[in-house]
Parts: sequence; C-alpha cells; structure tokens
Amino acid sequence: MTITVDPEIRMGKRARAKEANRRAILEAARIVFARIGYEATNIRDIIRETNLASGTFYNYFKSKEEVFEAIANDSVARFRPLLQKVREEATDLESYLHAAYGAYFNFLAEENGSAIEAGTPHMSLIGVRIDTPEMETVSEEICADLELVMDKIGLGHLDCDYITAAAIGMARELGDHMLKRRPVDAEGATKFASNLMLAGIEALAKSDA
Amino acid sequence: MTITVDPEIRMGKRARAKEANRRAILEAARIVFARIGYEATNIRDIIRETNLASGTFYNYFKSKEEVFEAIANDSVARFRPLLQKVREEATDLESYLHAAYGAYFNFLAEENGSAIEAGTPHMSLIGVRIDTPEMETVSEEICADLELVMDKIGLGHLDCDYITAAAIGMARELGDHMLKRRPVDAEGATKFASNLMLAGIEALAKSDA
Amino acid sequence: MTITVDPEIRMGKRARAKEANRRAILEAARIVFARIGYEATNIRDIIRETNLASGTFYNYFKSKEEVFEAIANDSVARFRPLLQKVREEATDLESYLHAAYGAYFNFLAEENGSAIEAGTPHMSLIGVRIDTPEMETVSEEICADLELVMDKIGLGHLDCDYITAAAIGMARELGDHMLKRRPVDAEGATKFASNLMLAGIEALAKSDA
Amino acid sequence: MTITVDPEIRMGKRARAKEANRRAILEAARIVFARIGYEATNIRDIIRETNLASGTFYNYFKSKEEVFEAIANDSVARFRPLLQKVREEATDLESYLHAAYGAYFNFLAEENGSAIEAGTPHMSLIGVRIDTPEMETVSEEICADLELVMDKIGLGHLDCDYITAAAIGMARELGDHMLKRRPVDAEGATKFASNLMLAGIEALAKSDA
DNA sequence: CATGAATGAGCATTCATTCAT
DNA sequence: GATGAATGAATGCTCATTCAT
Repeated sequence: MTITVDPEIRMGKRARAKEANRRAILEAARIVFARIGYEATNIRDIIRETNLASGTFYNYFKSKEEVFEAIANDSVARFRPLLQKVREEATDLESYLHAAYGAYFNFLAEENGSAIEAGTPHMSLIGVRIDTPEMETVSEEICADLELVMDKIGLGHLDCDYITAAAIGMARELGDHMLKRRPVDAEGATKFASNLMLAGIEALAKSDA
Repeated sequence: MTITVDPEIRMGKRARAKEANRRAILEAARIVFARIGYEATNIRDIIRETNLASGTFYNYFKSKEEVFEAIANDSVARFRPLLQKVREEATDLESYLHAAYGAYFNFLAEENGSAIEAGTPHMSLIGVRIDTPEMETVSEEICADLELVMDKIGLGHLDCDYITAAAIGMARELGDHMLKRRPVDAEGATKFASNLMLAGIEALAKSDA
Repeated sequence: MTITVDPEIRMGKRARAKEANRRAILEAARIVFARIGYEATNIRDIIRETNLASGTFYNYFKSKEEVFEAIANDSVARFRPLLQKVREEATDLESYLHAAYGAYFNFLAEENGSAIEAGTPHMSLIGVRIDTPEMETVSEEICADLELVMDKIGLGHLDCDYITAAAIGMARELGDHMLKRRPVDAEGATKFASNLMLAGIEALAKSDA
Repeated sequence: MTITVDPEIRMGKRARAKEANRRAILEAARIVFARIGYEATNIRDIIRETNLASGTFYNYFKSKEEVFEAIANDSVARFRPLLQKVREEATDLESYLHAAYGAYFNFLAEENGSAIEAGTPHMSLIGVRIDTPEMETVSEEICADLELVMDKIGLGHLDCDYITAAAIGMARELGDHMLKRRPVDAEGATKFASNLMLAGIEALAKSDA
C-alpha cells in the first residue's frame, strides 16, 4: 500500500527550492527592515542577507514594496485566525475586548521575540505600522465585531468607526511600550487596555443617552 | 517724526532673503511630502517647488531628513505653547483631558487645513508620526501633567506611562479618522476622546484598588 | 585525441570578460592620465575612453586613486623582476650600477614608447612620480643591494640611505630628460648615470676615511 | 620740511590692506597645501583659512593654480639671489658645487622649518616639485653656471644638460631625506652631495676622454 | 574693495533592472 | 530557474564663480 499525498501538498524538488527561496527572501527582508528600517533598506541589502543572486530576487518579487506587503499580509494572515477565534468565543463586550487585546499583545510579543533578544532597533514592524488594504480589512472586521457585540447590549448607536480607531490606536501605542519593558508583559497590557476601553465605551453610551 | 525700529529686529535685505529662502524650502518640503510622501520625495523635488537653485538647498539643510526634522520640530514648537496653556488652566482631570484633546484636534485640523482642501493624500504628516526627540519631550510633558492631575484626586498610583501611551495612541488614530470626515469636526473628536479616556482612567483606578 | 586545458587557466566567457574590462579601464586610465594629467582626469573621462557604462567602473575600482595605484603597482610589479635579475647577476658595484640603471632606463623607454610616439605631454607617469608603499619597497631593496655590494669592497660604512636617495633622484631626473631627447638613448643615460654614481660613491668612501 | 617717501613704497591704507590680503591668501594656501596636499585643496579650504570672504579670493587670484604658481615663484624668487651670490663667489667647480648645494639645502631647511615642527605631512612643497617656467629658468641658470665653471677646467665638452639634471635630481631626493632626519643636517647633506657630484663629474670627464 | 549667499554646471556614486551564460 | 556583471538613469552633492549689497 502506498501513501499518497495531495499533489498540491507534495512538491517536487524544484517547487520546494522555489518555496525555500521565497521564504529566504522574506526572512532576509524582515531582518534588514528591523535592522536599518524600511526606507533605508534596498534590494541589494535584502539579497545580500540571503545566499541568492541579485537577479533571483525578481523571480519572486517586483520591488521592495511587494516584499513589504508580503510580510505585512503574512502577519495579518496569521493574526486573522486568532481574531476569528476571539469572535467566535466572545460572549459579551468585556470578554471580546479582553480576548482581542490579549490576542494582539501576545501575537506582538511572539512576533518580535527574536528582535527583542537581538536588541534590534526597528522592532514592531509587525505592529502593522502601515495602512495596507489587508490591515484595513482587519480594521473593518473589528468594527463589525464591535457593532455586533454592542448591539446586543443596546449600544448599537455608538460611533463604531471612532471606537475602533481609538481601540486600535491604543493597541499600537501600548504595544510599542509593552515591547520596551522587561519582562515583556502581554497579560498586563491586555488587562490595562481592555479595562480602559470597556469603561470608556460604557461612558460614551451614557453621555450619548 | 521718525519711526525707529530696533536694529535687532530690522534686517538687511540679505538677512531677510536668507530667512525667506529657508522658509521657502520648508514650505516646499511640506507640500511635496504631502503630495507624494516622505520616502518618494527627493531633494530635487523639493527644490523644484521653490524658485531656488539646487545648490542653495545645501546652504540651509544637509539632507531630506534634516528638513523633515525641522518641519516636525516646528510643529511641536507651535503645539507646545498650547499644551502649556492647557496645563495652566486645567483644574481637574476632566478639564485637562478635554482641553488637551481639544488643543490637539484643533491644531491638527488647522495644520492640515490646506491639505484637506487640496485633497492631498499624505496628509497629517504633522500628526507627528515619527518619534523624534522633540516628540518624546511632549510625551513626557503629558505624562508629568497627568501624574500631577491624577495625584490630586488620589490616582497617583496608576501606570502613568501606559496611560499616556494610550491617550496618545488614541489621539493619533482618531485624528486621522477625524481628518477624513467632512466636515472636519474637532469638537466631536474632542468630546469622544476625553469622555472615553476619562472613564477609562477612572475604571483603572477602581480595578487597581 | 583531445586537447585538455588546465581548468585554472581556462576561463568561462564571463571571467574572461571581467578580466578584459579591468584591463580596459586600466589602459584607458593610462591613456587619459598621459593626455591631460592625473589631476585633471575624472572618472567620466576614463570610462568614456572605454566601451563600458559609467557604473561599471565601480565594479572594479573605488576611485581614481585606486586606479592610479593599480597602474603604479603594476609598473613596479613588472620592474621588480628586472631588478631581481640585476641583483643576482651583479658581481661588483660597477656591474650592479650599470645593470640597474640599464634596467631602469630601458624599462622607462619601453613603458613610454607609445606615449613618445603619440607626443603626449604627461609622459613618464611610470617614472614612478609618487611615493607609494610599493615604490618604497623597491627603494629599500636597492638600498639593501647597495649595502651588500659595498660591504664586499669595504664600503659598508657609507650612508646607504643617502646614496640610494641620490641614485634614485638622478635616475628620475635623468629619465625625464632622456625621454625628451630623440632618439631616446637608454644606453647613453645608463653609462652616464652609472659612471657618475660609481665615481661619486668611491669619492665618498675616500672623504670619509 | 616734509619727509617724502617714494610713492611706490608709501602705501595708503587701502594699498596696505590689499597687500595684506594677498599675503594672507598666499600664507593660507601654503598651510593648506602642506596639510592636505595640492590636489585635495580647493579654494574654499584656502579662503576658510583666512578671515576673508570667498569672493575676495578672486580679487587676487584666478584659480588655485595661480596661487600655487605665486607660491612657487616666490620661493624661486627668494632662492635665485642666493644662487646669484654663489655664482659670483665660486672660483672653481668644487666651490661652486659646495656653495650651490649648501644654498639649496639650507634654503630648504629654513623654508620647511615651521612645517617640520608642525609635523605636517606634505612638506617640501617648496622642494619645487613641479616644473614651472620659473623653475626651468633656474635649471638653465645652473646649467650655464656649470658650463662656465667646467669650461675653465677643460670640461666644456661634457653633457651639461644631463649633469644639471643629475645634480638637481640628487638635490631633490636628498633634500626630502634630509628633511625627514632629526636633527635636520643641511651641512651634512651639502658635503655628501657636493663630494659625490664633484667626483662624478670628474670621472665623466675621464671616461669621455 | 569686501562680503557671502545664490547659482547651476558638473562630478561621483548608487541601484533597480536586464540578460547572456 | 539561478547567476552576477553590465547597464545608465537618477540622485546627491560640490564648488568655482558671480553679483547685489
């Protein structure tokens, strides 16, 4: 009896090498971005960090921007399932906020784990600094989630867009500060943010009424 | 009767021209940064926006970075007195938060007034995106202010650094959203942010106790 | 039967082209230096004299200085074996001086052969105008040679450093004059210099005693 | 009674200032050339070393080259009277050579006195490295002198041009070495060079005969 | 005549991109 | 598909020179 593997999954040597090259470029870019910052980075810097030749870069990406987006999307792609789980399991606003912030801060800490150890200066690239379409989508998902949860408790009239913005802004800035403290304390940041936000939203509800 | 002018203040033609050129470069940079973004901008772009020759740029600034910093510091320098006034006039946490957010959102709206009308895409450069030493100072001032105000009402034990981060993160993100809405409503943003933050801080106090 | 070639010697097209480009740049630099002088020459001038693109220069050299040194070192590298032969074959001071001057003046005449025909003004670049480390080495070799030869005949006490300086100074200046005469007479210059120097050294020996 | 002064000599304030400026530029150039070398020097470097404004440079000199020539000519102009004296006082070849080398090495030591103390790297600029018309004239004078002196003692048939070249080449190279030794010993260099040269010339006479 | 800022041609250098191997 | 040298447009920057003050 032969074990068969889905041809989509089984890869020839070629395909495997291709995938490895792609990943090598992405990883190199991550490292260089973290080391010298996105703007200062050029394609040569990235490719020098790999074992590949400069021309090879163009078999995988068209530009530095494209690499960056791939990295950003990758982060988002890995974060979205976590958010999905939060969505499914949250029962009320409090549990949603706590779970969502928890997911974010833990994700951030893990993503930047190696950078934290290496002491690289441009960390939290993954903090999703830039407004990519993918990030916009996440933002909209959160907005929709909040609307749903708030509707349940009679807060559907609140300005969901602003609340989402406030929540995300807090997450970004707190995330940066969290990463600078030792030990990195995701749980503390989570409690802080979710408490603040929960009370804040409830206060908005009252003031509106 | 002859009007005499303080010779310190009166400038020769030369000195006036120098000052005008410096300002022309700064203004041109502001415009170009807003139009095509900081990274895409090069020095020739900036100088082309003025009537000056390329070499003249280097009589005033060493690099694009230096121009950027000058612009950023300029913004901070104009914002700090507003914050100072807020500090002097605030009587309690609520009034401080309201006045501070009000100062920021109004400042932001005014700074970006022309950009808003022009519909330029890279607005809110002035949103003080980047962590310059000057911005750090403002951050510390706010932190100190908050500590002072919270001390008065028995909230001195709270994590002032995190609170400041949360407040600033919210301000940034909300500011961006505010600028995208028409009409631009600084007062609305101010109420939203200060209400949320006030209740949030009070809640933190309770949960800590 | 197949002719096999040492793989060390056989080069791929790429490697051959690289070597050819390097040589092309060196040769172009030689020509331009001779034509308009070292200082007046800029990198564009050099690259224009080749079929290469401007950027290609930097694949081979970092600066005009580096090209110049490569040329100078190349001259020295080709001259040193000649000096080595002189050293091995000389039996006494007279034969050493004659052979050494002969080697130098003939080398100079050959090096500048094409420049002489072309009537280029900045000839005798190769006269080793500038004090490079390589040239210093040659100077020291000559000093050591002279010491050895003079020791044999009881002149070991003479100031070898000064004698070497005198010998080299004469060689340089005489070389320039030799190149300006037609026909270029290396043999005449050789006799002149070696006779003068030989008698001079002997006289120093007596005056010292 | 009024003391009248030759108007050529008496100068108005203006004229004196002009002369002072000219000298300031020359002195500054000397210093900068000595410090970073002729090629690396630019006009800004020179003018920065003075208290003058950049535009003022052009009231006195057209280019760096012109300054250099002025310096070189100045050196030559101060050296020629010394040579003239040597010419007038020399009675035979030996005394001429000794006096001429003495004049040169002492002149060199004095010229570079301050550079020697300052330890500046590009000393002996004044060693008259470059073939200016003025230097050519000196060379011809020496050649004529030698011819005259040698004629007297029946050596008129020797190749005076080559002898001059040899003598000058020796002087240059020995001068450089002399300046590097401590203490700087002009007398020693003079004896060395004149002894060597004298014997050398006499030997050439014999070999020619 | 001194000043020193403006000028802009000109040079060095980088770097994304191509393409023969 | 990988290679890496060649390309040359693009950019940063310098600096001799001018000229209004």
